[in-house]
Amino acid sequence: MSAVDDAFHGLRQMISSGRLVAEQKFPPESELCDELGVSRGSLREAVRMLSALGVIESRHGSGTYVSQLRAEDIIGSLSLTVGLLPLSGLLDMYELRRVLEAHAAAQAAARITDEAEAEMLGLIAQMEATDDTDLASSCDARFHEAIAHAGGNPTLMALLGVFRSRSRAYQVFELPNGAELKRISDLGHRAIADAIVARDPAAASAAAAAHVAQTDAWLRLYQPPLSEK
Amino acid sequence: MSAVDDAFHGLRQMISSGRLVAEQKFPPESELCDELGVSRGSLREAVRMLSALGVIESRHGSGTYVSQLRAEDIIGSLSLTVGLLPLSGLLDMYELRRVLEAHAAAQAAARITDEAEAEMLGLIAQMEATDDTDLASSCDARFHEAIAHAGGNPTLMALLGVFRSRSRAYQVFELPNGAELKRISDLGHRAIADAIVARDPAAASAAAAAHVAQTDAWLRLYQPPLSEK
DNA sequence: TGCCGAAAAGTCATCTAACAACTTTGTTGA
DNA sequence: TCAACAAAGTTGTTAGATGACTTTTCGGCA
Repeated sequence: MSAVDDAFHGLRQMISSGRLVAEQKFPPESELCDELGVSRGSLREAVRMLSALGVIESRHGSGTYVSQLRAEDIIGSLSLTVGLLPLSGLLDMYELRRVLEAHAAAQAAARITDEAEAEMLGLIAQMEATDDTDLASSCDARFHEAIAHAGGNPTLMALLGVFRSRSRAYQVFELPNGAELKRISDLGHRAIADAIVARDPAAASAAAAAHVAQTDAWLRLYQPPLSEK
Repeated sequence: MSAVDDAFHGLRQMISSGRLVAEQKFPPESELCDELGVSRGSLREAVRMLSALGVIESRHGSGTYVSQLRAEDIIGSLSLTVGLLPLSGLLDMYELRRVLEAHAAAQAAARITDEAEAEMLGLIAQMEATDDTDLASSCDARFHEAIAHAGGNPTLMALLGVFRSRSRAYQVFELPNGAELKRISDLGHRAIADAIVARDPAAASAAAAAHVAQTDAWLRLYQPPLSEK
């Protein structure tokens, strides 16, 4: 086994064995090097790997710590990379997004609070009123986030955030017929919101699935330009 | 911005900009250091991060390459870390697993081939016949894998694999009443298989959801021991 | 000519040593 | 008691040298 792998598994085991729990501080690098039998360079490479995966966290001048170990943080680490997937491999993800958005919408319909509902309605009103594509995109994202949040499952919310971060890069509304598409999209949003307001999970689920399927179809059909961001 | 971050974003951008595509080789480390303006140590830390995330791949003596950039590989990188999540943060994941297994089972019922069906039935027969908990666990995993595979969405299959890798660490069948639990579990599997054989997506979906919910309930109730693996 | 093996070049892997940058702790002095 | 400063501790970065593995090149031989 290579030195970096040794260090990686050693660090990982310190957490899985329960020797270190969430938020706790690792020994300094020099001690870890002795214990794991690798040089500082190799150890640091292993630390970076776990840090990229959202498991640990280095603070300059202070130390290296176990993260909070929340599922949503670990899933969120995917957002660093989903943007690199080619469009071809993306359609499977849309199938997942459709299923998960439908579930989140259904849960939201069952659980949403009055304040969250008011926020959601405010976003959708703003979205319908504007012609600015940037503002519309932003409201779109926040609208879906609000629903996922109301669903009450942070892990699901993180996963949907990852999928959406990829979809958002495709600027459907910038297409020649973008205004027409936005109008249809607004109708889809409104159907979801109405179902949630009516506290009807089945209707919310169906509306959300239809909305995602629609976006998916546009993506396949027009293959819109990628945003620079 | 720190040196490692510079290198990380530089490498990432080489891919997102299209300068390098899947399977293509990066320039040697020395050139990358010059171009990105960082030392070799920092560059290597950035490379390790992207490699942990499944985006690039270093081959000793040969070079550093962009990965195949398949969604399933990038999602699969989570399996390195989900095992570290505390049990408390795991129940949200079971909700997701329930939804996704249900979808996969429905898709399998709609799409499965005769050969895949035969394999699935072989696994379930073997599982029902044995008392060996290790063999049963292995068949259990492969049974669910076969269904996910038959569902035809590699991304979904990878995601379910991640969730299952975590569940499998809990050895429900090792509990005092493990034999009883296994019998119930076998019935759940049989219900899923029957629905798939009958090409009935709705029934398959319901059976799969029920099965996952059952496992979830056992986990909450008994909090079984973690495997050492 | 064609092929095989050895040598050479190219590349990543690892280690050591040193210094820089930042944070935390301890101490001093008013 | 508190503020400012000093010291110690820790991670961040760089440089150079050596090892290990892969690929290419080239010479020898049938």
